[in-house]
Amino acid sequence: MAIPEVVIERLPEYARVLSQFESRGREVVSSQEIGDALRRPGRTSAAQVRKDLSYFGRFGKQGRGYNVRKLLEELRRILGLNRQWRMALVGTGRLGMAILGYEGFEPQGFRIIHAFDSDPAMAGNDAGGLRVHSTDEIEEVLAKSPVDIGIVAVPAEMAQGVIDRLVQCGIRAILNYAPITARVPEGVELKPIDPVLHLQSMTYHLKARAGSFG
Amino acid sequence: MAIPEVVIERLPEYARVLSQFESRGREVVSSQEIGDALRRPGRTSAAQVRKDLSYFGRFGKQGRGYNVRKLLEELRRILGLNRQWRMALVGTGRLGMAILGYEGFEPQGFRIIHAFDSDPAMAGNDAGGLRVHSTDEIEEVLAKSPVDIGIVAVPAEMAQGVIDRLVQCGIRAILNYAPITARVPEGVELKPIDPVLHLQSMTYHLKARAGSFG
DNA sequence: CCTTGTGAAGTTCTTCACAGCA
DNA sequence: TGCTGTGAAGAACTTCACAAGG
Repeated sequence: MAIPEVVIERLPEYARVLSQFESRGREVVSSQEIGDALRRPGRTSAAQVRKDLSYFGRFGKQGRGYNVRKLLEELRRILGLNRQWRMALVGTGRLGMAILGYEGFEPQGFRIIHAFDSDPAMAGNDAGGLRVHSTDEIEEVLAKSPVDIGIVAVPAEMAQGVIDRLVQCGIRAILNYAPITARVPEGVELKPIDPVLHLQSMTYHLKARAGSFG
Repeated sequence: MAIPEVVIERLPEYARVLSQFESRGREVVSSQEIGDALRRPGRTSAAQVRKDLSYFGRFGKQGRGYNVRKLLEELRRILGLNRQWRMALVGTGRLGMAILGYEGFEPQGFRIIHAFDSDPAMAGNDAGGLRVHSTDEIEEVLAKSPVDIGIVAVPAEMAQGVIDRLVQCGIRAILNYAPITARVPEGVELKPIDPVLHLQSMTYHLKARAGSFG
């Protein structure tokens, strides 16, 4: 039974709302409550939560619901979140430095352990506690000290080349902040982060709406 | 005929690859070429490009393909990209400052014209050329000088409250960088930007794969 | 000959609805 | 009674495949 990718992508959201329930002291929740926390209440989604979870096992108790702590633990196990993941950042310009400084990664177990930049003036500098390596050294550094995930924050023109090299180094998961539609071989995960694409699809709806400012 | 949201979300990607074709001097492209630029070549997608475009009109010439310049112009018109869009940023911490400094918005017609922060020590400061207002002043400032889009970069605990207030001010599109699943009323667009969720779904695949580092 | 535009077919994803169990 | 787990039904999306037109 192949598990749809959309299901995988919802699991971290379930985990996040379960953390919230946990921190509010809830011990048991129903699929309905999880669904309501994620979507506009009223829209179904409770069935979706149950079906999604059913791909991986039977975690609930009929008549009661799900034990928050236990389900959260299961999700973390399924997603592989019970360990540290090592990441390498390529590109230490404005965007790259912001990524280095982002406090949201570490608490979730994601740590940037290498930083690279193609600008020779950058190399050797200290970037948020990391020494910046030249991009030329990617292969060498990653061979000595491998990482699980690559983060690409270089200009558009260089992004595909950098991605190809990371893949060549054995990296199987890449977070791409460059505004290009990148390509990776079968078996490599690539997730684009591009706020502009989101803005550009929102404007479609704004434009259509009467009374928009303008 | 209702146009599926997935289709809307692909249009900006089409526009982006068309820009690339244009800057390389291409005058005409086929749906096949557009598709190949977006997906792993071989996988169909050419039919998808044609069908997506067909929701909005007939832009191609049989036997030839699409005129790059003309199709790009049409897409920009459809998406409402032929104008400036004004945005307000709430939250000028590390993340907010990085967003203010991001060079990718302006060239695409998106300009941040207001910045807000709840920290009184921040208020009045200069943030990338903008005076930082107190969060208390959101209503007042937006009434005098409205924006089309809100960007939320406040801590998780405050995010839903800020979003509610922006909606109250008449904002109909919000880019949310806070790590929560926020809720907005019907008719308001909300796009989450959360790299951690993407990392957490990628680890699912990494974990499953043999020979992962760790 | 080449490529669009599009009904129809096929596939994937979501929701329903209910048996089964606490 | 209340809620899960899940086949079956339904909706949404994608791909096929071909008529039509340059």
